[in-house]
Amino acid sequence: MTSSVRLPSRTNQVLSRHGIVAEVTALLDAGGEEALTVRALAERLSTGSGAIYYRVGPRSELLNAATETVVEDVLARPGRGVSPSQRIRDLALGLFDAVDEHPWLATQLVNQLTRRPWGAVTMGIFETIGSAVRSMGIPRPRWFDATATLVHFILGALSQNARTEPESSDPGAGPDRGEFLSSVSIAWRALDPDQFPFLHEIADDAAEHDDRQQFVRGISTILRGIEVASDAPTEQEQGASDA
Amino acid sequence: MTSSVRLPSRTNQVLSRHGIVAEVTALLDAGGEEALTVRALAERLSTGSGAIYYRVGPRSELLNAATETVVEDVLARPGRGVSPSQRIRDLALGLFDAVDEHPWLATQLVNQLTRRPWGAVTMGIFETIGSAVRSMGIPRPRWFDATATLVHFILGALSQNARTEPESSDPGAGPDRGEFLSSVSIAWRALDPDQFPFLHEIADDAAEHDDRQQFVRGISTILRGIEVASDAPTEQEQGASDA
DNA sequence: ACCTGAACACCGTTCAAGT
DNA sequence: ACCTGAACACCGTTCAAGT
Repeated sequence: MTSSVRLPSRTNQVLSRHGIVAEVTALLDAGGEEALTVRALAERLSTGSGAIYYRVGPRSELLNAATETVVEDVLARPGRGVSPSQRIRDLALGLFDAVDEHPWLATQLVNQLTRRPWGAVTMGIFETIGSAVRSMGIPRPRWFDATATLVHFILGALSQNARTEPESSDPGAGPDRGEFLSSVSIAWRALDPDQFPFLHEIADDAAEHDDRQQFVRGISTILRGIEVASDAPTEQEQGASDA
Repeated sequence: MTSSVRLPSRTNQVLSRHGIVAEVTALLDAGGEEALTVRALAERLSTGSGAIYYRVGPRSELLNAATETVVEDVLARPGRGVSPSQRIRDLALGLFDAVDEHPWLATQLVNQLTRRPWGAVTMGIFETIGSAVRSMGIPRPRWFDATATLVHFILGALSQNARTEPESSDPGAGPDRGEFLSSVSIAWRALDPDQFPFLHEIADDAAEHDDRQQFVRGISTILRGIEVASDAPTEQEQGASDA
């Protein structure tokens, strides 16, 4: 009678966490962070807002989950056999391209790195870069600084290159990166050369430069600085003009 | 009779833009970005919300104005006579300390740098660092890259060091940076050494390091990388493993 | 000119109620 | 267990109305 065979138990579940997160990503990709509202998400999933809280959690958790999914995909890429500096470049470029595809990711990456040191994203990025730094033959007391420097640069560069649409104002600056840069270039060239000599002179470079290439060169510059430092030990590089 | 002497014109103005922005900063300092609501601001100024829109603009403009005020104060500091690299360090540290005092500033700085290239903040920072880079004797084609690398690093480091309170979870992590770092250290040390060898080994450094010193050393590392590159011209540092 | 504050169109989140 | 969706406590912004 009560032979309870543990039937598939007539599951009422019709919503999966995975499916929700996929929809979150779609919403973010289409309209940026502001487009992610619990209501919009619920509607696209043909459900009530409560179901989302039940399956995933509050809005912040939706963002975390989407971020983790994207970043873990980047972190999972092989990277075996390549040199330490190449491994760093590969991860950095992987993240760069991920932000290119998902502009909302830059801000979320910063959030995770600063507020969730226990999270898979923070730990994965630090571990990958850190272990590569260690393999570079740098003296151990410098490992942490070198890793932090690389992570900070990557974070800043991703933030700046994330193609968030600029504040609508001035000339019709579309969400197109090329147009954007060329309008910046024009604005800078028009500056008073006495007040902004550098920007005025560099205006052309802003229009013509390639973000991705500049990013790679930045990584190279930092790696060079790290390697060179291994030879010249403790020079006096204290706290600048501290007053 | 109608000798209209242009009296002080019985001004009804009781609210100044300056006073509003000062109150915005106070609100942000006390409770972070989420504490800045138009309603809270209006109440502290004993006025209606409409008055704020009349004097300054929408909420985003309140944030911009507060950011500009703080950053322009940092940019205005002398910097005459000091060496180019010292000028860069001074500005970077000035921004670092400003973020320390105003944690909300980090995010706003990123916003301005990425979305308001015409703004005083973006232009001031790029001009100051760029002209210092130019004075360092670097070949002209490298000016833009070098400047961008420095700005990106500064941006990333400020973001990461901004003492935003972490997501409340896990051990009682207060808004105190020291406690925060030491709890991170404990968590990292507890990690499986097989899965996270680097983090496990570096755990102590995380607890003991000084953010500000690490920041300065990061700047030095990058400056070194930039200077060294001037000797070794166009090596092949293209696009990593582009597939 | 300058300010008021109610009204509008949204939010995220909760939770009794249903199945 | 899983989901619904009304209700609650907020938002930013606008704008007729006042002085």
